[in-house]
Amino acid sequence: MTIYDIAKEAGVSASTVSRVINNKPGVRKETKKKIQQLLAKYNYSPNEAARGLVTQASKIIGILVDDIRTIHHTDGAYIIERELVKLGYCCIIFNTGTDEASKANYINILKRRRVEGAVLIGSSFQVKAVEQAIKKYLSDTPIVMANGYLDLPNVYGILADEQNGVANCVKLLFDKGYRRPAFVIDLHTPSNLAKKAGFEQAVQSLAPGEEILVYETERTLQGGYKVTQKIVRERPDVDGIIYAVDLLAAAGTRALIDMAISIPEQVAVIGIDNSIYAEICNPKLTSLDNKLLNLSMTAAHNLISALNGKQPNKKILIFSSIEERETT
Amino acid sequence: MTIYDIAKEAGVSASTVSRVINNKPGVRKETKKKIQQLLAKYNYSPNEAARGLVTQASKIIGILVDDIRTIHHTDGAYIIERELVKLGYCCIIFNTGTDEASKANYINILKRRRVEGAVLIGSSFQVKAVEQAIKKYLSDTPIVMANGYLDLPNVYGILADEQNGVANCVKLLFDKGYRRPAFVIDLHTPSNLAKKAGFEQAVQSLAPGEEILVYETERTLQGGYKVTQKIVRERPDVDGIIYAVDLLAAAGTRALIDMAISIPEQVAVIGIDNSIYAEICNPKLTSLDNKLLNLSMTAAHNLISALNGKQPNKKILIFSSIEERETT
DNA sequence: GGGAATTATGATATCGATTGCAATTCTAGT
DNA sequence: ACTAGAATTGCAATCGATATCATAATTCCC
Repeated sequence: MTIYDIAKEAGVSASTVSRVINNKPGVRKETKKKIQQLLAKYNYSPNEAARGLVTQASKIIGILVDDIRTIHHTDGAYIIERELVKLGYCCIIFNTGTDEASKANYINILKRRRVEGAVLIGSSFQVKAVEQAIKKYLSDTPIVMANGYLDLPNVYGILADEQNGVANCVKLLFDKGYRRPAFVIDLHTPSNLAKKAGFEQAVQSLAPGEEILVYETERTLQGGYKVTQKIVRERPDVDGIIYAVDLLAAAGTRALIDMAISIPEQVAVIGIDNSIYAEICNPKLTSLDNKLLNLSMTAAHNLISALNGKQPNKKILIFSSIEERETT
Repeated sequence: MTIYDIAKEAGVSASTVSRVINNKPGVRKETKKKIQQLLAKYNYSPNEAARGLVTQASKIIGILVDDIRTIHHTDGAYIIERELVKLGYCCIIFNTGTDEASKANYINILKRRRVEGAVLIGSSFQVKAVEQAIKKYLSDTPIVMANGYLDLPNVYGILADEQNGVANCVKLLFDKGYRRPAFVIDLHTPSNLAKKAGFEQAVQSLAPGEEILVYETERTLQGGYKVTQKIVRERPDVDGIIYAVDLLAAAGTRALIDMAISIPEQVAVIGIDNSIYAEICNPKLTSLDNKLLNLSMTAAHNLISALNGKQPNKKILIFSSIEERETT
């Protein structure tokens, strides 16, 4: 059922039907009524692709996430979708994986769909390959990065200040009398590297000359469990462990309990993200709240501003706080 | 940069450029090479909307979720997106909320975008308003429901057999010597009502004449915590609690611990979904594994079959199993 | 070398909308 | 009743691709 079919049955031209659909003035009341009845009768729905072609507006926003399952990213996608739908946009969403080349490929897909804006969620987009792809394909589409930044004219970044956040975690440990902290990292994303840098910086300033203990593992419960066992085995003097994400901290907590190590008396645990995992965990995790929700909200609103022709801040830093619970 | 711009600069017609883009035969090698160079030079990307208009194929799949944040739904969306992108589709995703009328509205949006298929994730879509909207707008688009079913010719349902699943949970409790089970429900979705029915049926058959204890709460940690306190207060004889979702069970576990009730000696706890929450929780939750991942995979594959013109099973039942951990 | 068969290319219609401008109808004022 | 001006309505171009069919250019074979 197209606009022409409706027009023919109503005995008018397509232009008139179009005017009715879009609520434009200049249609006689009776004509309008008759057309509206036909539209309802046939459940007419305009073809947005055809409409977009002539109006040069796809009304599509692209969302790229490296993995939609990771819990805090989901919150971001939720908020962004909710805000944009209100304005008549629809969101196409892609899981890009962590591979740089495939991320670039998804940028191209966004171009083919002629998105009017894009949101890249996660620090892993803060890489050369993505920068080049944006320059190549999406150089005049507003792009908001949630927890990332690239120095391009059409990119607006919102960043969690994770380096200082983690440094503050170390400070908290020292304030409470802990003396030998370790840090567990999983992926080498820009975000995680910033956390690591914060850890190193804080240890150097609070315990100059002290060895900096950084351990690596994969982002799974098994990974968190095993690396914790390893830390205890290799360095029994460690009395505080900071994990790059809550998931790992939750697994680490369990490992410590299974080794009959008391938390927080013998070893303190701090997670990052202040996600629901931190609250489900028993004991409840102390966690660095990097305000990811706030970050997503800001991303959504910045994109909306940009879509309305305003110029949002190029780069916003969002400060974190520590939510102390039962593991420190 | 359109196909005409490329054609003009190459000194050929748009048809020829189109042939090159789509790798169709009938273009001389040198011509092809020259055009490809120009395409690369100008980073040409075809306009998918224009292409879709003439080919009558949007290459868009619609995904409707009531709330993308709920963890197992995210897994479903992840798998479906990943499988469909491989085939050149892109997914538009909407959080519909729980309201029936707005769900119907989203069905209309899918029609406007001329989706070639749709996936409805969550049992809350199994309602009259959605059925009518599908009949009205999407009656010849294949629709797959993940954990739901509607009796329409173009709808393919995959359902978790939650009723029997929960009944088996009750049986497990009785087998282990527990005698007074309670059930905690949050939303009144078709899925939850099936769980409740399974609970009632099992209690009636295993302990005829016994009172059936069903408690309601909201789907939050606070909700799970408070309702558990209430159960213990009102019915200290309850020795096993089944929660409609793991999240509530995790909160309930903590409530029991805080009341110095030992798990599983005094009270057993069973969650549903066998999600990561069950493993993070300490003690680790025994949980009904309703194979949501399997369900999502099946949904994705059924949709792909339907897109390829095959006729998938109209209604598939997926059986559950119980993952026993530390709370029974 | 000439005509048939084959290959390469282009002209044009089409998909389903919107939109500027022209044409028609209506209303009102004298 | 006649005409200016306003209100309706329609024509035709356009958006950026694809696809059919006709035509032009090659190749092949005897």
